[in-house]
Amino acid sequence: MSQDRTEEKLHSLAPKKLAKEADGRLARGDKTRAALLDAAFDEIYEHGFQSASLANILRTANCTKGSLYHHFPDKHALGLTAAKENIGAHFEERWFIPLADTKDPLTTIRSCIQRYIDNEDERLFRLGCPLQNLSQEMSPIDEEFRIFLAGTFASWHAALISALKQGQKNGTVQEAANIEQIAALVITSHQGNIGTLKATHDFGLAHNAIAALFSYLNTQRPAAA
Amino acid sequence: MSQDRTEEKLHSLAPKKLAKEADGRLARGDKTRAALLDAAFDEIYEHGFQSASLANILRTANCTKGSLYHHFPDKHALGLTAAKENIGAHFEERWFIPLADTKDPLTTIRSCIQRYIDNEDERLFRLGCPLQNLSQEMSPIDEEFRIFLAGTFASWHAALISALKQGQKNGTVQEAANIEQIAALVITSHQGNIGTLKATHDFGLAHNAIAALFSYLNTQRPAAA
DNA sequence: GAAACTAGACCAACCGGTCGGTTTTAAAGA
DNA sequence: TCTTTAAAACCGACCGGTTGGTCTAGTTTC
Repeated sequence: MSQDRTEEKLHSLAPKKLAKEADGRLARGDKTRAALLDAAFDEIYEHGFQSASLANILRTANCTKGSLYHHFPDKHALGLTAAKENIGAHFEERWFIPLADTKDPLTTIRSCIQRYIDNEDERLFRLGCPLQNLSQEMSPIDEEFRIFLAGTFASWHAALISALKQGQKNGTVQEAANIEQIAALVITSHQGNIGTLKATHDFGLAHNAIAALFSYLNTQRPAAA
Repeated sequence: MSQDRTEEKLHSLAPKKLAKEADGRLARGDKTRAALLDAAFDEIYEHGFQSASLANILRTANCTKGSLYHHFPDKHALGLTAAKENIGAHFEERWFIPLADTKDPLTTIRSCIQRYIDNEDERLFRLGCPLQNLSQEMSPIDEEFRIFLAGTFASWHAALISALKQGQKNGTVQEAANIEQIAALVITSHQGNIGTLKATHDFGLAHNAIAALFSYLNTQRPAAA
Protein backbone atom coordinates (compact mmCIF):
# COMPACT_ATOMS: atom_id res chain seq x y z
CA MET A 1 0.00 0.00 0.00
CA SER A 2 1.13 3.48 -0.88
CA GLN A 3 4.66 2.61 -1.81
CA ASP A 4 5.65 5.24 -4.32
CA ARG A 5 3.58 8.27 -3.63
CA THR A 6 6.42 10.60 -4.57
CA GLU A 7 5.42 10.98 -8.19
CA GLU A 8 3.68 14.04 -9.50
CA LYS A 9 1.79 16.16 -7.04
CA LEU A 10 -1.35 17.37 -8.67
CA HIS A 11 -2.56 18.28 -5.22
CA SER A 12 -0.11 19.64 -2.73
CA LEU A 13 -0.22 18.33 0.81
CA ALA A 14 1.33 21.51 2.13
CA PRO A 15 -1.08 23.56 4.23
CA LYS A 16 -3.32 25.25 1.75
CA LYS A 17 -3.61 28.98 1.74
CA LEU A 18 -7.27 29.72 2.04
CA ALA A 19 -8.88 32.25 -0.23
CA LYS A 20 -11.34 34.37 1.66
CA GLU A 21 -14.36 36.23 0.57
CA ALA A 22 -14.55 39.96 1.19
CA ASP A 23 -16.64 39.34 4.31
CA GLY A 24 -14.06 36.94 5.72
CA ARG A 25 -15.96 33.72 5.18
CA LEU A 26 -14.36 30.95 3.21
CA ALA A 27 -14.83 30.84 -0.52
CA ARG A 28 -17.09 28.11 -1.84
CA GLY A 29 -14.36 25.68 -2.78
CA ASP A 30 -12.54 26.00 0.51
CA LYS A 31 -15.76 25.52 2.41
CA THR A 32 -16.28 22.20 0.67
CA ARG A 33 -12.70 21.28 1.31
CA ALA A 34 -13.05 22.09 4.99
CA ALA A 35 -16.30 20.12 5.25
CA LEU A 36 -14.58 17.18 3.60
CA LEU A 37 -11.67 17.32 6.04
CA ASP A 38 -13.97 17.57 9.04
CA ALA A 39 -16.11 14.68 7.89
CA ALA A 40 -13.04 12.63 7.02
CA PHE A 41 -11.49 13.17 10.43
CA ASP A 42 -14.70 12.18 12.17
CA GLU A 43 -15.16 9.08 10.09
CA ILE A 44 -11.54 8.05 10.58
CA TYR A 45 -11.71 8.74 14.30
CA GLU A 46 -14.79 6.55 14.53
CA HIS A 47 -13.76 3.68 12.26
CA GLY A 48 -10.05 3.94 11.55
CA PHE A 49 -8.54 4.93 8.23
CA GLN A 50 -8.88 1.66 6.39
CA SER A 51 -12.46 1.12 7.43
CA ALA A 52 -13.45 4.71 6.87
CA SER A 53 -15.99 4.81 4.07
CA LEU A 54 -15.82 7.50 1.44
CA ALA A 55 -19.57 7.17 1.03
CA ASN A 56 -20.07 8.06 4.69
CA ILE A 57 -17.66 10.97 4.47
CA LEU A 58 -19.45 12.25 1.40
CA ARG A 59 -22.80 11.98 3.14
CA THR A 60 -21.60 13.86 6.22
CA ALA A 61 -19.84 16.54 4.22
CA ASN A 62 -22.89 16.77 2.00
CA CYS A 63 -20.98 16.60 -1.23
CA THR A 64 -20.16 14.13 -3.97
CA LYS A 65 -17.38 11.98 -5.34
CA GLY A 66 -16.56 14.51 -7.99
CA SER A 67 -15.91 17.22 -5.44
CA LEU A 68 -13.83 14.97 -3.28
CA TYR A 69 -11.57 13.91 -6.10
CA HIS A 70 -11.32 17.46 -7.27
CA HIS A 71 -9.84 18.53 -3.94
CA PHE A 72 -7.82 15.44 -3.11
CA PRO A 73 -6.01 12.92 -5.29
CA ASP A 74 -7.15 9.92 -3.25
CA LYS A 75 -8.39 8.65 0.08
CA HIS A 76 -4.86 8.53 1.45
CA ALA A 77 -4.23 12.23 0.88
CA LEU A 78 -7.61 13.14 2.32
CA GLY A 79 -6.98 11.11 5.46
CA LEU A 80 -3.44 12.30 5.95
CA THR A 81 -4.39 15.95 5.53
CA ALA A 82 -7.34 15.58 7.90
CA ALA A 83 -5.11 13.91 10.47
CA LYS A 84 -2.41 16.53 10.22
CA GLU A 85 -4.70 19.50 10.58
CA ASN A 86 -6.71 18.07 13.41
CA ILE A 87 -4.03 16.39 15.47
CA GLY A 88 -1.73 19.36 15.04
CA ALA A 89 -4.35 21.76 16.36
CA HIS A 90 -5.16 19.44 19.25
CA PHE A 91 -1.60 19.21 20.51
CA GLU A 92 -1.06 22.88 20.04
CA GLU A 93 -4.00 23.70 22.27
CA ARG A 94 -3.67 20.93 24.81
CA TRP A 95 0.08 20.73 25.29
CA PHE A 96 2.29 23.15 23.40
CA ILE A 97 0.59 26.36 24.46
CA PRO A 98 0.26 25.44 28.16
CA LEU A 99 3.87 24.23 28.23
CA ALA A 100 5.28 27.13 26.29
CA ASP A 101 5.85 29.63 29.06
CA THR A 102 5.27 27.81 32.30
CA LYS A 103 7.63 28.20 35.21
CA ASP A 104 6.33 25.13 36.97
CA PRO A 105 6.18 22.45 34.28
CA LEU A 106 5.50 19.61 36.71
CA THR A 107 2.23 21.28 37.72
CA THR A 108 1.40 22.15 34.13
CA ILE A 109 1.94 18.57 33.00
CA ARG A 110 -0.25 17.43 35.82
CA SER A 111 -3.10 19.69 34.77
CA CYS A 112 -2.72 18.75 31.10
CA ILE A 113 -3.09 15.09 31.95
CA GLN A 114 -5.80 15.60 34.51
CA ARG A 115 -7.84 17.47 31.96
CA TYR A 116 -8.11 14.39 29.73
CA ILE A 117 -9.61 12.36 32.54
CA ASP A 118 -11.76 15.00 34.20
CA ASN A 119 -13.42 16.46 31.16
CA GLU A 120 -16.11 13.97 30.49
CA ASP A 121 -15.35 13.70 26.81
CA GLU A 122 -17.49 10.88 25.54
CA ARG A 123 -15.43 10.41 22.41
CA LEU A 124 -12.13 10.30 24.25
CA PHE A 125 -13.58 7.69 26.57
CA ARG A 126 -15.03 5.62 23.75
CA LEU A 127 -12.59 6.21 20.93
CA GLY A 128 -9.34 7.13 22.66
CA CYS A 129 -6.65 9.39 21.29
CA PRO A 130 -6.57 9.92 17.51
CA LEU A 131 -2.77 10.07 17.52
CA GLN A 132 -2.65 6.70 19.20
CA ASN A 133 -5.37 5.15 17.06
CA LEU A 134 -3.63 6.15 13.88
CA SER A 135 -0.28 5.04 15.26
CA GLN A 136 -1.62 1.60 15.94
CA GLU A 137 -3.36 1.21 12.64
CA MET A 138 -1.19 3.03 10.14
CA SER A 139 2.39 2.88 11.38
CA PRO A 140 3.03 -0.63 10.11
CA ILE A 141 1.43 -0.18 6.72
CA ASP A 142 2.07 3.38 5.63
CA GLU A 143 5.38 5.10 6.05
CA GLU A 144 3.99 8.54 5.23
CA PHE A 145 1.51 8.33 8.08
CA ARG A 146 4.16 6.87 10.37
CA ILE A 147 6.57 9.70 9.74
CA PHE A 148 3.95 12.30 10.51
CA LEU A 149 2.92 10.49 13.69
CA ALA A 150 6.50 10.00 14.80
CA GLY A 151 7.08 13.69 14.19
CA THR A 152 4.17 14.57 16.44
CA PHE A 153 5.57 12.41 19.21
CA ALA A 154 8.95 14.05 18.72
CA SER A 155 7.49 17.55 18.96
CA TRP A 156 5.59 16.57 22.06
CA HIS A 157 8.73 15.15 23.63
CA ALA A 158 10.69 18.26 22.72
CA ALA A 159 8.04 20.56 24.19
CA LEU A 160 8.09 18.64 27.45
CA ILE A 161 11.87 18.73 27.65
CA SER A 162 12.03 22.40 26.93
CA ALA A 163 9.41 23.13 29.59
CA LEU A 164 11.20 20.96 32.14
CA LYS A 165 14.42 22.84 31.46
CA GLN A 166 12.60 26.06 32.13
CA GLY A 167 11.46 24.48 35.36
CA GLN A 168 15.05 23.81 36.35
CA LYS A 169 15.93 27.43 35.65
CA ASN A 170 13.04 28.55 37.78
CA GLY A 171 13.79 26.17 40.61
CA THR A 172 10.66 24.06 40.31
CA VAL A 173 12.49 21.02 38.96
CA GLN A 174 15.55 19.38 40.49
CA GLU A 175 18.84 20.22 38.82
CA ALA A 176 19.76 16.55 38.97
CA ALA A 177 16.52 15.36 37.40
CA ASN A 178 16.81 13.28 34.26
CA ILE A 179 14.59 15.35 32.05
CA GLU A 180 14.50 13.03 29.06
CA GLN A 181 13.30 10.23 31.27
CA ILE A 182 10.55 12.30 32.83
CA ALA A 183 9.31 13.44 29.45
CA ALA A 184 9.35 9.89 28.11
CA LEU A 185 7.34 8.51 31.01
CA VAL A 186 4.80 11.31 30.76
CA ILE A 187 4.20 10.47 27.12
CA THR A 188 4.07 6.71 27.37
CA SER A 189 2.04 6.52 30.56
CA HIS A 190 -0.45 9.07 29.29
CA GLN A 191 -0.84 7.28 25.98
CA GLY A 192 -1.18 3.94 27.70
CA ASN A 193 -3.69 5.38 30.10
CA ILE A 194 -6.01 6.73 27.41
CA GLY A 195 -5.70 3.54 25.41
CA THR A 196 -6.36 1.27 28.35
CA LEU A 197 -9.33 3.30 29.50
CA LYS A 198 -10.95 2.81 26.12
CA ALA A 199 -10.98 -0.96 26.57
CA THR A 200 -11.43 -1.30 30.31
CA HIS A 201 -13.84 1.62 30.87
CA ASP A 202 -12.28 1.57 34.32
CA PHE A 203 -11.77 5.09 35.61
CA GLY A 204 -10.39 3.69 38.84
CA LEU A 205 -7.46 2.19 37.00
CA ALA A 206 -6.90 5.44 35.13
CA HIS A 207 -6.95 7.49 38.31
CA ASN A 208 -4.54 5.14 40.00
CA ALA A 209 -2.17 5.33 37.08
CA ILE A 210 -2.07 9.10 37.05
CA ALA A 211 -1.79 9.20 40.83
CA ALA A 212 1.32 7.04 40.56
CA LEU A 213 2.69 9.23 37.80
CA PHE A 214 2.06 12.38 39.83
CA SER A 215 3.77 10.91 42.84
CA TYR A 216 6.75 10.15 40.61
CA LEU A 217 6.69 13.69 39.24
CA ASN A 218 6.67 15.10 42.76
CA THR A 219 9.92 13.29 43.53
CA GLN A 220 11.47 15.41 40.79
CA ARG A 221 10.94 18.68 42.65
CA PRO A 222 13.77 20.33 44.57
CA ALA A 223 14.09 19.09 48.13
CA ALA A 224 13.44 22.54 49.57
CA ALA A 225 10.98 24.51 47.49
CA MET B 1 -21.80 -4.37 14.12
CA SER B 2 -22.45 -7.54 16.06
CA GLN B 3 -25.31 -6.29 18.16
CA ASP B 4 -27.27 -9.38 19.00
CA ARG B 5 -24.94 -12.27 18.85
CA THR B 6 -26.67 -14.00 21.69
CA GLU B 7 -28.98 -16.05 19.53
CA GLU B 8 -28.43 -19.71 18.86
CA LYS B 9 -24.95 -21.01 19.29
CA LEU B 10 -24.32 -23.58 16.64
CA HIS B 11 -20.67 -23.19 17.44
CA SER B 12 -19.65 -22.72 21.02
CA LEU B 13 -17.01 -20.14 21.85
CA ALA B 14 -15.99 -22.06 24.93
CA PRO B 15 -12.54 -23.62 24.65
CA LYS B 16 -13.05 -26.64 22.52
CA LYS B 17 -12.12 -30.02 23.83
CA LEU B 18 -9.71 -31.44 21.33
CA ALA B 19 -10.17 -34.95 20.13
CA LYS B 20 -6.84 -36.69 19.85
CA GLU B 21 -5.72 -39.52 17.69
CA ALA B 22 -4.32 -42.60 19.31
CA ASP B 23 -0.78 -41.35 18.70
CA GLY B 24 -1.51 -38.01 20.35
CA ARG B 25 -1.66 -35.87 17.25
CA LEU B 26 -4.74 -33.84 16.58
CA ALA B 27 -7.56 -35.39 14.63
CA ARG B 28 -8.05 -34.13 11.10
CA GLY B 29 -10.82 -31.67 11.93
CA ASP B 30 -9.01 -30.18 14.89
CA LYS B 31 -5.87 -29.79 12.85
CA THR B 32 -7.80 -27.72 10.34
CA ARG B 33 -9.34 -25.74 13.15
CA ALA B 34 -5.96 -25.04 14.71
CA ALA B 35 -4.47 -24.02 11.38
CA LEU B 36 -7.39 -21.67 10.86
CA LEU B 37 -6.91 -20.08 14.28
CA ASP B 38 -3.18 -19.64 13.75
CA ALA B 39 -3.65 -18.10 10.35
CA ALA B 40 -6.45 -15.88 11.62
CA PHE B 41 -4.38 -14.57 14.49
CA ASP B 42 -1.48 -13.79 12.18
CA GLU B 43 -3.67 -12.03 9.66
CA ILE B 44 -5.43 -10.03 12.38
CA TYR B 45 -2.14 -9.15 14.04
CA GLU B 46 -0.83 -7.89 10.72
CA HIS B 47 -3.89 -6.04 9.43
CA GLY B 48 -6.37 -5.66 12.26
CA PHE B 49 -9.65 -7.52 12.54
CA GLN B 50 -11.73 -5.46 10.14
CA SER B 51 -9.10 -5.46 7.43
CA ALA B 52 -8.20 -9.09 7.91
CA SER B 53 -9.07 -10.96 4.76
CA LEU B 54 -10.69 -14.37 4.92
CA ALA B 55 -9.12 -15.16 1.57
CA ASN B 56 -5.66 -14.58 3.06
CA ILE B 57 -6.47 -16.64 6.13
CA LEU B 58 -7.72 -19.47 3.96
CA ARG B 59 -4.58 -19.35 1.84
CA THR B 60 -2.29 -19.42 4.87
CA ALA B 61 -4.24 -22.15 6.61
CA ASN B 62 -4.36 -24.02 3.33
CA CYS B 63 -8.04 -24.72 3.46
CA THR B 64 -11.28 -23.51 1.95
CA LYS B 65 -14.39 -21.54 2.77
CA GLY B 66 -16.38 -24.67 3.43
CA SER B 67 -14.00 -25.77 6.16
CA LEU B 68 -13.90 -22.38 7.74
CA TYR B 69 -17.66 -22.05 7.96
CA HIS B 70 -17.94 -25.58 9.22
CA HIS B 71 -15.74 -24.77 12.22
CA PHE B 72 -16.84 -21.18 12.87
CA PRO B 73 -20.15 -19.42 12.36
CA ASP B 74 -18.56 -16.23 11.03
CA LYS B 75 -15.48 -14.06 10.88
CA HIS B 76 -16.26 -12.54 14.24
CA ALA B 77 -16.22 -15.86 16.08
CA LEU B 78 -13.05 -16.91 14.31
CA GLY B 79 -11.28 -13.70 15.25
CA LEU B 80 -12.48 -13.66 18.82
CA THR B 81 -11.47 -17.28 19.41
CA ALA B 82 -8.08 -16.69 17.83
CA ALA B 83 -7.54 -13.62 19.98
CA LYS B 84 -8.57 -15.36 23.17
CA GLU B 85 -6.37 -18.38 22.69
CA ASN B 86 -3.32 -16.45 21.60
CA ILE B 87 -3.47 -13.47 23.93
CA GLY B 88 -4.33 -15.70 26.85
CA ALA B 89 -1.30 -17.88 26.24
CA HIS B 90 0.93 -14.85 25.81
CA PHE B 91 0.01 -13.26 29.12
CA GLU B 92 0.21 -16.56 30.88
CA GLU B 93 3.78 -17.05 29.75
CA ARG B 94 5.03 -13.49 29.90
CA TRP B 95 3.37 -12.21 33.06
CA PHE B 96 1.24 -14.59 35.09
CA ILE B 97 3.77 -17.38 35.48
CA PRO B 98 6.73 -15.11 36.34
CA LEU B 99 4.58 -13.15 38.80
CA ALA B 100 2.94 -16.17 40.36
CA ASP B 101 5.50 -17.09 42.97
CA THR B 102 8.01 -14.28 43.08
CA LYS B 103 9.24 -12.88 46.36
CA ASP B 104 10.60 -9.73 44.75
CA PRO B 105 7.86 -8.53 42.40
CA LEU B 106 9.52 -5.20 41.66
CA THR B 107 12.46 -7.02 40.12
CA THR B 108 10.21 -9.48 38.34
CA ILE B 109 8.14 -6.68 36.84
CA ARG B 110 11.32 -5.04 35.73
CA SER B 111 12.50 -8.13 33.92
CA CYS B 112 9.11 -8.75 32.34
CA ILE B 113 9.12 -5.26 30.87
CA GLN B 114 12.76 -5.29 29.91
CA ARG B 115 12.22 -8.48 27.98
CA TYR B 116 9.83 -6.76 25.59
CA ILE B 117 12.41 -4.16 24.67
CA ASP B 118 15.53 -6.29 24.71
CA ASN B 119 14.29 -9.25 22.73
CA GLU B 120 14.58 -7.97 19.23
CA ASP B 121 11.16 -9.11 18.24
CA GLU B 122 10.59 -7.69 14.80
CA ARG B 123 6.84 -8.09 14.99
CA LEU B 124 6.55 -6.43 18.38
CA PHE B 125 8.57 -3.52 17.07
CA ARG B 126 6.57 -3.22 13.87
CA LEU B 127 3.10 -4.32 14.97
CA GLY B 128 3.02 -3.66 18.68
CA CYS B 129 1.01 -5.56 21.25
CA PRO B 130 -1.98 -7.57 20.01
CA LEU B 131 -3.95 -6.78 23.15
CA GLN B 132 -3.45 -3.10 22.53
CA ASN B 133 -4.12 -3.27 18.80
CA LEU B 134 -7.39 -5.05 19.34
CA SER B 135 -8.30 -2.70 22.16
CA GLN B 136 -7.84 0.28 19.90
CA GLU B 137 -9.68 -1.16 16.98
CA MET B 138 -12.44 -3.26 18.47
CA SER B 139 -13.39 -1.75 21.83
CA PRO B 140 -15.58 0.97 20.38
CA ILE B 141 -17.38 -1.20 17.86
CA ASP B 142 -17.76 -4.61 19.43
CA GLU B 143 -18.76 -5.15 23.01
CA GLU B 144 -17.90 -8.84 22.98
CA PHE B 145 -14.31 -8.11 22.06
CA ARG B 146 -14.20 -5.23 24.52
CA ILE B 147 -15.32 -7.39 27.41
CA PHE B 148 -12.70 -10.01 26.67
CA LEU B 149 -9.98 -7.35 26.39
CA ALA B 150 -11.11 -5.59 29.56
CA GLY B 151 -11.03 -8.94 31.30
CA THR B 152 -7.45 -9.49 30.22
CA PHE B 153 -6.46 -6.10 31.59
CA ALA B 154 -8.26 -6.93 34.82
CA SER B 155 -6.45 -10.26 35.19
CA TRP B 156 -3.16 -8.56 34.49
CA HIS B 157 -3.88 -5.92 37.11
CA ALA B 158 -4.93 -8.56 39.62
CA ALA B 159 -1.79 -10.61 39.01
CA LEU B 160 0.38 -7.56 39.59
CA ILE B 161 -1.43 -6.64 42.79
CA SER B 162 -1.22 -10.13 44.15
CA ALA B 163 2.50 -10.29 43.40
CA LEU B 164 3.10 -6.91 45.00
CA LYS B 165 1.28 -8.08 48.12
CA GLN B 166 3.57 -11.07 48.23
CA GLY B 167 6.43 -8.61 48.00
CA GLN B 168 5.15 -6.77 51.04
CA LYS B 169 4.96 -10.03 52.97
CA ASN B 170 8.51 -10.81 51.94
CA GLY B 171 9.85 -7.37 52.75
CA THR B 172 10.77 -6.40 49.19
CA VAL B 173 7.98 -3.84 48.87
CA GLN B 174 7.21 -1.03 51.31
CA GLU B 175 4.30 -1.68 53.63
CA ALA B 176 3.05 1.84 52.92
CA ALA B 177 3.21 1.46 49.16
CA ASN B 178 0.00 2.05 47.26
CA ILE B 179 -0.10 -1.20 45.40
CA GLU B 180 -3.05 -0.43 43.14
CA GLN B 181 -1.29 2.66 41.92
CA ILE B 182 1.93 0.84 41.19
CA ALA B 183 0.13 -1.87 39.25
CA ALA B 184 -1.84 0.69 37.28
CA LEU B 185 1.25 2.63 36.26
CA VAL B 186 3.06 -0.54 35.24
CA ILE B 187 0.23 -1.47 32.91
CA THR B 188 -0.40 1.91 31.35
CA SER B 189 3.22 2.92 30.93
CA HIS B 190 4.13 -0.44 29.43
CA GLN B 191 1.21 -0.33 27.02
CA GLY B 192 2.01 3.23 26.07
CA ASN B 193 5.63 2.35 25.62
CA ILE B 194 5.00 -0.50 23.20
CA GLY B 195 2.46 1.55 21.29
CA THR B 196 4.64 4.61 21.02
CA LEU B 197 7.63 2.59 19.92
CA LYS B 198 5.65 1.24 17.01
CA ALA B 199 5.14 4.72 15.60
CA THR B 200 8.33 6.47 16.63
CA HIS B 201 10.74 3.57 16.12
CA ASP B 202 12.72 5.41 18.77
CA PHE B 203 14.34 2.97 21.17
CA GLY B 204 15.89 5.87 23.05
CA LEU B 205 12.47 7.12 24.06
CA ALA B 206 11.43 3.62 25.08
CA HIS B 207 14.54 3.12 27.18
CA ASN B 208 14.06 6.46 28.88
CA ALA B 209 10.47 5.65 29.69
CA ILE B 210 11.31 2.35 31.31
CA ALA B 211 14.25 3.90 33.12
CA ALA B 212 11.86 6.43 34.65
CA LEU B 213 9.42 3.68 35.55
CA PHE B 214 12.15 1.61 37.14
CA SER B 215 13.35 4.55 39.17
CA TYR B 216 9.77 4.99 40.38
CA LEU B 217 9.53 1.31 41.22
CA ASN B 218 12.75 1.54 43.22
CA THR B 219 11.22 4.20 45.44
CA GLN B 220 8.68 1.59 46.47
CA ARG B 221 11.25 -0.64 48.14
CA PRO B 222 11.68 -0.63 51.90
CA ALA B 223 14.12 2.02 53.10
CA ALA B 224 16.46 -0.57 54.58
CA ALA B 225 16.46 -3.77 52.56
C1' DG C 1 -24.67 -45.43 6.40
C1' DA C 2 -24.47 -41.47 9.32
C1' DA C 3 -21.74 -37.69 10.82
C1' DA C 4 -17.89 -34.95 10.35
C1' DC C 5 -15.43 -32.58 7.24
C1' DT C 6 -13.79 -30.47 2.84
C1' DA C 7 -14.42 -28.39 -1.66
C1' DG C 8 -15.19 -24.26 -4.41
C1' DA C 9 -18.68 -21.95 -7.41
C1' DC C 10 -21.59 -18.38 -6.51
C1' DC C 11 -23.85 -14.09 -4.53
C1' DA C 12 -25.18 -9.38 -3.18
C1' DA C 13 -23.09 -5.50 -1.05
C1' DC C 14 -19.63 -2.46 -0.85
C1' DC C 15 -15.08 -0.62 -1.89
C1' DG C 16 -12.03 3.23 -3.86
C1' DG C 17 -11.56 5.44 -8.04
C1' DT C 18 -12.76 7.28 -12.98
C1' DC C 19 -14.85 10.17 -16.24
C1' DG C 20 -17.79 12.90 -19.25
C1' DG C 21 -20.65 16.51 -18.45
C1' DT C 22 -22.87 20.67 -15.94
C1' DT C 23 -22.84 24.71 -13.03
C1' DT C 24 -20.58 28.51 -10.67
C1' DT C 25 -17.23 31.94 -10.34
C1' DA C 26 -14.23 35.63 -11.30
C1' DA C 27 -11.63 38.09 -14.44
C1' DA C 28 -11.18 40.25 -19.09
C1' DG C 29 -12.93 42.94 -22.96
C1' DA C 30 -15.84 46.29 -24.88
C1' DT D 1 -22.45 47.68 -16.91
C1' DC D 2 -23.04 43.92 -19.82
C1' DT D 3 -20.89 40.02 -22.36
C1' DT D 4 -17.55 36.66 -23.09
C1' DT D 5 -14.61 33.06 -21.59
C1' DA D 6 -11.95 29.82 -19.25
C1' DA D 7 -10.93 27.83 -15.14
C1' DA D 8 -12.56 26.05 -10.81
C1' DA D 9 -15.93 23.50 -8.61
C1' DC D 10 -19.28 20.12 -8.59
C1' DC D 11 -22.18 16.14 -10.07
C1' DG D 12 -23.27 11.18 -10.02
C1' DA D 13 -23.51 7.07 -13.03
C1' DC D 14 -20.36 3.71 -13.70
C1' DC D 15 -16.23 0.42 -13.28
C1' DG D 16 -13.46 -3.55 -11.81
C1' DG D 17 -12.23 -5.72 -7.77
C1' DT D 18 -12.90 -7.46 -3.11
C1' DT D 19 -15.59 -8.47 0.79
C1' DG D 20 -17.93 -11.80 4.09
C1' DG D 21 -21.11 -15.27 3.64
C1' DT D 22 -24.18 -19.23 1.40
C1' DC D 23 -25.04 -23.49 -0.65
C1' DT D 24 -24.75 -27.88 -2.79
C1' DA D 25 -21.99 -31.63 -3.77
C1' DG D 26 -18.45 -34.75 -2.65
C1' DT D 27 -15.05 -37.15 0.54
C1' DT D 28 -13.34 -39.24 4.86
C1' DT D 29 -13.88 -41.38 9.08
C1' DC D 30 -15.92 -44.33 12.31
